[in-house]
Amino acid sequence: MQLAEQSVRSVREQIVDTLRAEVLAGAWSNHAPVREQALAERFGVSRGPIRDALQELSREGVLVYRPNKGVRVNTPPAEAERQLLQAMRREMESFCLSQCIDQLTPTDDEQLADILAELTRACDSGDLSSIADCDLAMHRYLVRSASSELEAIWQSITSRLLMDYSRIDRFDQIVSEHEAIVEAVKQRDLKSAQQAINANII
Amino acid sequence: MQLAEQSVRSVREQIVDTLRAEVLAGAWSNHAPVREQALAERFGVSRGPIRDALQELSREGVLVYRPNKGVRVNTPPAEAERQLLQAMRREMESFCLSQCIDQLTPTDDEQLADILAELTRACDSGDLSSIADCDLAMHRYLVRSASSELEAIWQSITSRLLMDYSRIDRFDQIVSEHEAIVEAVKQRDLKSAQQAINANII
DNA sequence: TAATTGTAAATTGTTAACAATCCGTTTGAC
DNA sequence: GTCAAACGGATTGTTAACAATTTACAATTA
Repeated sequence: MQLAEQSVRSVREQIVDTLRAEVLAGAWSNHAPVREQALAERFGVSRGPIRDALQELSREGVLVYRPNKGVRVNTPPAEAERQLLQAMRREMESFCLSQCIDQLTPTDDEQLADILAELTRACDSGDLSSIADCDLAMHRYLVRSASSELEAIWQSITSRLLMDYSRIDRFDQIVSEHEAIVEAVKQRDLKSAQQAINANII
Repeated sequence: MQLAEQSVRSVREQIVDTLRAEVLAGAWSNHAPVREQALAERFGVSRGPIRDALQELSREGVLVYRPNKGVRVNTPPAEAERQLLQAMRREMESFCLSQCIDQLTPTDDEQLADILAELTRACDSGDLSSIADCDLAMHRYLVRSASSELEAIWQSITSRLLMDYSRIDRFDQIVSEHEAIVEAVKQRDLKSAQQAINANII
């Protein structure tokens, strides 16, 4: 377990993370085109890094790129596609759990507890954007602990899946589901943890 | 079925396809770093489009990017990871087949037959690069027929999987396996086609 | 000699200007 | 009045120069 290998996130990565969070929180319309110049001014950089970020988000499935026409927000997948994507996400997270659970340290437990605390706070205040962030952060943490290689694929699946994150009703359920995950992981109980994960990925 | 939606592949996409084919055919060492300037001169463009292409291949898993140090060829996945990736690829292609098989047209059958013919030729001449191309082209065709959305994920999985494409011994087996796929698809026999696909994805 | 610091070349990261393309509007012919 | 071609602004695509960083190698010191 040697995460935080380099907290030196490049400019591009920071922009990518910011924009992805906004799009997944439903803050952007998928009709209005995204303008490079406007984003460049907002982030205080030139169009180069912005283009890089938009390209990466396109490859990831958050945005859609059309030559000479820029990018727009992607549309949610059809129902059949959505079910496949979720099946793949479940299989993947179960596998990652089996790979990493016996190598996790108390430090990892603390990190997960921190994310859970943050998630609880976000649910109390009803901050959708933050809820999405924390939910994904916990799953991503476990995937990355198993394999940074698989993280990119996981992100690609998840981004395409979560287009409609903005409608949640049962905040308390989200919290309890994640509590179950953190507790099972802390006990190093693989079976329970996998069940908790599967229950959480609706 | 409305493929070939736009044969206007951008400069970047052409470069990406060329470089990916070369790396997957084992033409590049994974020790020597990749230099942007050299590639720019080779393709007769500036470093901009080259950087775009390298970034895309990094996200896809063919290359690995490190800030301020450029990119290098990725290393093959560990055995456990490899098995998960293959399971995901199988599940994905089976699903795509079930989605598209009843909507395929005789034109599609011809396209697949063309790819098969090309593959046969490549196997006869033992051209590894071309064999890899054709093999992937057929699978990609079926995935894309079901969903261009899933194609990117499929590519990402496949790229990470095929790092050791350069050691093949049974050329005739490859051909016969793909003949079985094309034939089953032509008969619109989903079960047989899925079996043939699963048998092909070792 | 081995380790460390300093320096220069090579390489990547960023920027701003220029070229190519798209899109809405106007103009003109029928 | 309708349609199509042409114009012009806005936007994306590409380039070359410049800045920041890394790397290799020489010089210095213990």
